[in-house]
Amino acid sequence: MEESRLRKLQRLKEEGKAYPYKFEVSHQIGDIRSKYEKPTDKRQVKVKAVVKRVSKIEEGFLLRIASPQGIEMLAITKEEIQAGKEYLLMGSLGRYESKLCIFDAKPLEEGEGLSIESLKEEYDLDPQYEEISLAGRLITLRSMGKALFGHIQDATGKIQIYLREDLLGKDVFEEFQDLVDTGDIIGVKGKLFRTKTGELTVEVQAYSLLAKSLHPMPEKWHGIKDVEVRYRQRYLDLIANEQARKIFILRSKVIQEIRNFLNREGFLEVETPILQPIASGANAKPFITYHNYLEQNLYLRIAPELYLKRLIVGGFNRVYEIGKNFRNEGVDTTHNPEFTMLEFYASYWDYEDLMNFTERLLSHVLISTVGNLKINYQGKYIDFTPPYKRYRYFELLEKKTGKDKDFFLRDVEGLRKLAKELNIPKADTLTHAKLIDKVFDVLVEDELLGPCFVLDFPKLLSPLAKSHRKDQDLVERFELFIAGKEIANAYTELNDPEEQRERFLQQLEEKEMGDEEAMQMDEDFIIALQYGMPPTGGEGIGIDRLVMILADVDSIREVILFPALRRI
RNA sequence: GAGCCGGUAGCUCAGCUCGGUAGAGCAACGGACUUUUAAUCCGUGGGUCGAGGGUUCAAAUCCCUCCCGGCUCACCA
Repeated sequence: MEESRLRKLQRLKEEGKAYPYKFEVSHQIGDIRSKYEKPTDKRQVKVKAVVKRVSKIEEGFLLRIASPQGIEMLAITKEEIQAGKEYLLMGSLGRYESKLCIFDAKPLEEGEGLSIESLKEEYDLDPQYEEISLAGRLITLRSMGKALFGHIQDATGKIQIYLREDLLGKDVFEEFQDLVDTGDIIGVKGKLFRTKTGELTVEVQAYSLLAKSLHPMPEKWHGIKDVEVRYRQRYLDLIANEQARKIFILRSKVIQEIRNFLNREGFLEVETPILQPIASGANAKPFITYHNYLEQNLYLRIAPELYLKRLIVGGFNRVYEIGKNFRNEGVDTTHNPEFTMLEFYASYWDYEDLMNFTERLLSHVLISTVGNLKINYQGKYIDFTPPYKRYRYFELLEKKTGKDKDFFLRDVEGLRKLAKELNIPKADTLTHAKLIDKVFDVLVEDELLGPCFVLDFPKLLSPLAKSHRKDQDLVERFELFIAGKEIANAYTELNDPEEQRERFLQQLEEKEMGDEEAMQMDEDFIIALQYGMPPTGGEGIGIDRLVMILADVDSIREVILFPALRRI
């Protein structure tokens, strides 16, 4: 903690102003911005202006450009441009940190350009001294003697504030200078205007210090880069890094739009147990806990699947659940021990219906969040326009190895030899099912770039999926791959209780042969099936990974607010 | 679990190769400045160099052990 700030807090406490209870806010900052700043729709423009200042940013060079009258806007160029000279710049109009900005600006040799004034008039409206009251964290402060500028920020944006001694009175103005630091949360009341450079600004008539920050803020230019601090003290990341704020707002929108879509399609949102007496429904190691009153072990769910299917038996024809699953396994860029899944089930559907539905669902989510079906992910172009490519599991393997389905399903020793040639670790001891899975992993997965469905998996790998109607070696199951990552897993559900029992028994054999993740038997679920489950299609979508793709980040920790870290 | 990389001021980083009084910018503190915006100008203070041990006259720097994180692999949907 910082000495000088503690002293200021002490003074505030003595005056009874330290931690007020409430402040009336008339708007969120973003509301004000969208009210007076029109969308630019990427309009192509040519603008003639003097370049006043050039700074290096990640995207290239940020230019502050001004008209002869001193009205300013921004431009971003790839090539560095000399400050102090007049240029005619061409590019697409947008907003950078809510200021008008010419993106991809290129200097032209000659021609006529628009004036900054005319653009400002069109897109940045005059707020005409509207009276407002805003609150937020003070993130910058520039003292000019008898006047003072700063920016306050909330989750929706930031806005400039302007304090003048002659408006506030000497006492109030000096008190502000004495007691307020960057990082503090303040409320301001005043009138909206534009400064002579054209920036939307609150002329402050009264202020309140709402909470003091006893620690100095991270540096304003670089933000917080240390990933360990960003994950452990996520609030600092959210204060300092706009990119982080954007990702979590996007995540929230994605989940909301998934709900909107499913609700509209007649699905019922439900909640099923997270504490389960048997952890089943997926192949994974569970977390174990103990319930004192029931005097028994419980498991944190590895999947909600078997409960959701019980609801199908109960007659809820379309159900979904969005929630955490827990798997006691490794942590890396695509795995967190607790992660968010969407699972949904629809009676009378099969996996063909699910594929079509998945395409519609993702189209809706993309259009309503990022606004486009074509995106860039880590430098790769990905087009979500349906229909997605569909590949058969064994066709992909045959293309890679020249060996057909019979080889993989009947010639275990031959397969083991192939696995060794591929340098798959522990190839000597892996079970048949694991061998197939690994070989597919190594040979095929990374190359599945575009959104594509891999379908018709071997039955060995899919104890809850219904046998394929044309081939008893296979099941009617698909996985959706995007950018080499598995995003969704779905199948026509197995609804024959006898066959389900056999599949569970087979899993127990796998477990005895050393597969720790093989599925547990759930007798109660089989009883449910005995009452009759209609033909049903069911699917799980990994929300974290989907958000990774849409946010264009390469680590799952970037889309989980508080990722799992070792305690220090 | 293995390999590689990193941890230095509140933040972003330099210094480590080749041991010799721990640096810059921002932030802070004092001062000037009533339209600034990475404000500017003058001045000041600020460090368990991740922790512990070793080598040495002397260690941020060389060696060892450990902690935390990142990436790759292994494991895993």
